[in-house]
Amino acid sequence: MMQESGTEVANNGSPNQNGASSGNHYSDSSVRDGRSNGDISSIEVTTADIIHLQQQQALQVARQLLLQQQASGLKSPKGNDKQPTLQVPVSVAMMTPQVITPQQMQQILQQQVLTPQQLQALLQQQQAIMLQQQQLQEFYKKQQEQLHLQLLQQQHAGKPTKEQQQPLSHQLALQQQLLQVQQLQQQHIMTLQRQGLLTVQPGQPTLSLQTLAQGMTPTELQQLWKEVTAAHIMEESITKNGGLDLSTSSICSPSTATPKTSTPGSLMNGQSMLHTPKREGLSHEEQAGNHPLYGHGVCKWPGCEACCDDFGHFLKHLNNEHALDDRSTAQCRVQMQVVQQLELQLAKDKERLQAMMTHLHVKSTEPKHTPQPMFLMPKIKGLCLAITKNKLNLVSSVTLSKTASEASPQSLPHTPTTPTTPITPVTQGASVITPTSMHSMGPIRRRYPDKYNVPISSDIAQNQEFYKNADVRPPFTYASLIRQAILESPEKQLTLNEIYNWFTRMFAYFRRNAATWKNAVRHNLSLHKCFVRVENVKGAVWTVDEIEFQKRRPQKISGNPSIIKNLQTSLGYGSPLSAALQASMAENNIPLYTTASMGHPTIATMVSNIHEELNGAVEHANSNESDSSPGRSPLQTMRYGFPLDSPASISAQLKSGIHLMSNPRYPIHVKEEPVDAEEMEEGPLSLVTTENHSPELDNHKEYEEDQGNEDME
DNA sequence: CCGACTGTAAACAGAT
DNA sequence: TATCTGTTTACAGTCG
Repeated sequence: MMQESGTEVANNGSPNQNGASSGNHYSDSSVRDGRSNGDISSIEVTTADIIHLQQQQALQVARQLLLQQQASGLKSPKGNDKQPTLQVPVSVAMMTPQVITPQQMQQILQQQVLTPQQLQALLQQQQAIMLQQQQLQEFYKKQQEQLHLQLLQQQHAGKPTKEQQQPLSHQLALQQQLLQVQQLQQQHIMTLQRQGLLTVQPGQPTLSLQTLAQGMTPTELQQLWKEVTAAHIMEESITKNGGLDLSTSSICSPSTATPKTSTPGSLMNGQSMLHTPKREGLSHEEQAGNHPLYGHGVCKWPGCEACCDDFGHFLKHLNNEHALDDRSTAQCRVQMQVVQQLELQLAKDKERLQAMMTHLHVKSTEPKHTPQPMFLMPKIKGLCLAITKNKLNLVSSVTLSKTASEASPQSLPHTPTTPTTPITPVTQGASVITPTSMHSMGPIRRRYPDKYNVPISSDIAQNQEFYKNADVRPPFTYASLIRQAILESPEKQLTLNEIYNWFTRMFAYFRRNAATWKNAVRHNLSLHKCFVRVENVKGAVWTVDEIEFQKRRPQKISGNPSIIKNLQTSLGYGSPLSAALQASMAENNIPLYTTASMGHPTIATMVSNIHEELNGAVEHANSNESDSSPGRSPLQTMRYGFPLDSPASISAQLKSGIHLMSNPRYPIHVKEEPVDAEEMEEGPLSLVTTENHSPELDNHKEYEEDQGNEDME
């Protein structure tokens, strides 16, 4: 993080972190000609100095503690004292220069022997200086702003020579002001040096205010100040032992670690104000608005939220309540961790996005006239499938994940890293292959056999946009789709027309050849006894008999080790997987339910569906033929009767304890609203006729850690 | 090769 | 009468 911002700072032309060479970046600018680099750096010396004083405040406490320890017989071994600062991890030092280790603290204590009284005196002195400095700085800024405006006018007028006198007088006034500041600062530095608190770094140029204001815009000056300060603070904290810089306790990152005496509208996250000259001369309110730790009259220090009437009050509060102490340090560390985590997450998500973009881009450029696939496996689907499987793999053993990938390798085209890989499995049945035209339903097609059991709701949810817009046949059977449609409905029941609507709404593919697929839908509804027609006053609705639905699948769930492979491929039907699945889902809890909570049929639905599916299978395992739906002939029952003898299933059911779909034998529900059949018919339909689907939410596709993707290759 | 499953087509009947 | 809904049959293909 800090490395990034540091880089940015460098890119923005800020001095590099070797103080000696700072300012060289500007030598090419005619505007900045003649400006001495040393000016800024020397000002910075005082800034760092101020910070040093704040260190002392904490050091005083630490030292007292140390003395107490020693007095009580707890000797501090020399070896510990000599622990070099180099042991501080660079990353930590880079990111939070204010965070010091106890060893560093001890070292500082050893190097700088001062009595608490001395320190207190110094501190008071320093605070007075700070106040003065702050006031002068503000004044300076205003002056510089005027100067800058005048300079701009000159430049625009193209006659810089004549009117330079006035700006120069302003500059002189400014120099006087700055001289005062400088004197105070130098005085303070001398005091510090006398007392051994500060060692002026040899590389630092001395003050030369004469050239300070020449040709510099105030914004540039201020920015340089901040950048140099920030950079130097970092530098100090890393390179200098004795001068270990603790920075201000109130600010977490070097980018914001500019002293309070400088404008708080400082470079944030490495932003350079060189490019935003309009932000110069910030008022107090603006400063408050720009301070990352202050907003809405509240201190935004993590866990603080103290009310501060104004910015000054806030600054006071910051100094008092969030001084450098263990607590602040710890909080800073926590914040660091938070930021790190967020950045990690961001990086991962970016990577994913990139992979997805690459993926989709490749797909869009693929030749459309491939001889085979109608049920073109959407690339994104492949990606999602891989990830879906990985979700399980994450909580499964490596062996399992391996078997999973072996079980259906073609169904998991792992393309992000190999964008040219054909996405459509050429062989084996995981994907669906049909003749060229997507529009024609050729005789040869492949669906995901239910045994693959890529959770349909998951797939649909994750690829909703894809299916909605791409003329791609979903690789699921009509029965699965119908079931999904019904289960997604709030009442778990749909009229035929509503099922039609769901098909057309969810899949672009089903916006054509309506006669064909509608016939198929009707055929399936009638054919499969898992679909139960329930009559009511207004007509009839279709529901799903989960038990029957599960019966269609001759899944043998048993303790047989060979089942493991089967389970892996079936993903969600093996009860032994349920634990893993639930764990995986738990892992995805937040994102999943975030999406799901917005009325979007998502993995949350999938979870529920899978649970239902699990229970369906389990219940079947528990039941026997007598369990079949009433109203069905024994013949029909026999037709789908598959033995399911799975003790594991039973336990899974007991464990999950999830209710089956209202199986009280399908109470007749009077449909509350008329069928919205009219909106749908052949031809292009509006994609956004969803009551409970919001397309914009589809971007919230959630993926689990895709670390296991290598297994898919 | 067989059987289960699936998709497609079509005939048919009843309801609207 | 036309259309919708629902049932049933037939057939072909896939897959284990």
